[in-house]
Amino acid sequence: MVSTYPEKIYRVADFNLSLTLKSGQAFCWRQIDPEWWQGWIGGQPVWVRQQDDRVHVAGAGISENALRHYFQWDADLAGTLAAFPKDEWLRQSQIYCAGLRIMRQDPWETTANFICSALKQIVQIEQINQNLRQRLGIATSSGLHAFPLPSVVAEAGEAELRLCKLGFRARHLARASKQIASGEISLKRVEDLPTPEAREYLQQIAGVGEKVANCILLFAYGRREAFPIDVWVERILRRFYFQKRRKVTSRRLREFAASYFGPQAGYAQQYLFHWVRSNPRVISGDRPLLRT
DNA sequence: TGGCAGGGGTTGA
DNA sequence: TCAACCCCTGCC
Repeated sequence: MVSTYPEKIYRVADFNLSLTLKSGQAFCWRQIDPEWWQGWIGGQPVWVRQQDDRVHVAGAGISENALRHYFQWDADLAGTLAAFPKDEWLRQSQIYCAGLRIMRQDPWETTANFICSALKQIVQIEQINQNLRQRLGIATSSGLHAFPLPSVVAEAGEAELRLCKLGFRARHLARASKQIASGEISLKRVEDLPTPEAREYLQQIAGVGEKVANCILLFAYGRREAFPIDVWVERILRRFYFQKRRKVTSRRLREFAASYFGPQAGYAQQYLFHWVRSNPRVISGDRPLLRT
């Protein structure tokens, strides 16, 4: 269904909508036809499409400020990319990912999504997000269901979450939602903590380890220094920066990433990740495949 | 049509 | 350090 709401048009430089939405940072967006995407911002359904530098947005009660904040249109993307280390891999990833922005998503939904992401592929995480909305979310006037609040997920319990296809992750999300609904964990408090403390604090949530904590910090709190290392990023680091040396420990990889990629490490991670996932051949060969 | 491998981690021992 | 945890998808 394409929205019947009137469209507003925004001119945005350095922004690629579909690349941003397909890069594995958000799981509530669906491409509903060749042009339009339907997703959620601030608990409201939104329809978005892009033509050149014009972004068309339809939806009820979506303020320009909310859009700018969510898509981070005002962030200095060129400045961010200029701060990347100068190497061939980041150069190529920047060409492929031109206009990809790291969004600012809702902390609770981001936390829930990434708890559900363990051993799951993007399509499956999107399905789980949809299942949670359908079974537990409140219907909006458009007929689409908003993401359920922590209290609703906590009330639903593990058995209901298993019906949403969470599998063993149901136990984690059930416990996590209770921790947050009860106030034992405050996602608001994370905003005021320095990143290392925030990371430790988030890891007190059931189902949140170091990788998921870094995803939450990067995609919900705008902590650009957070560097999530999943199996793809680990492959990338080993292949590109350690030439497949066998004895490199995961700890060494973390230390390298923290020192090499600098304050914009999260962006570098996202660009390398999306470029390689979209072009897996670049790390499958025995030799570097340099495009010149 | 069915069997099988493997996938964007965390937990707990 | 490592098994256990669920189940969907892609492939043969």
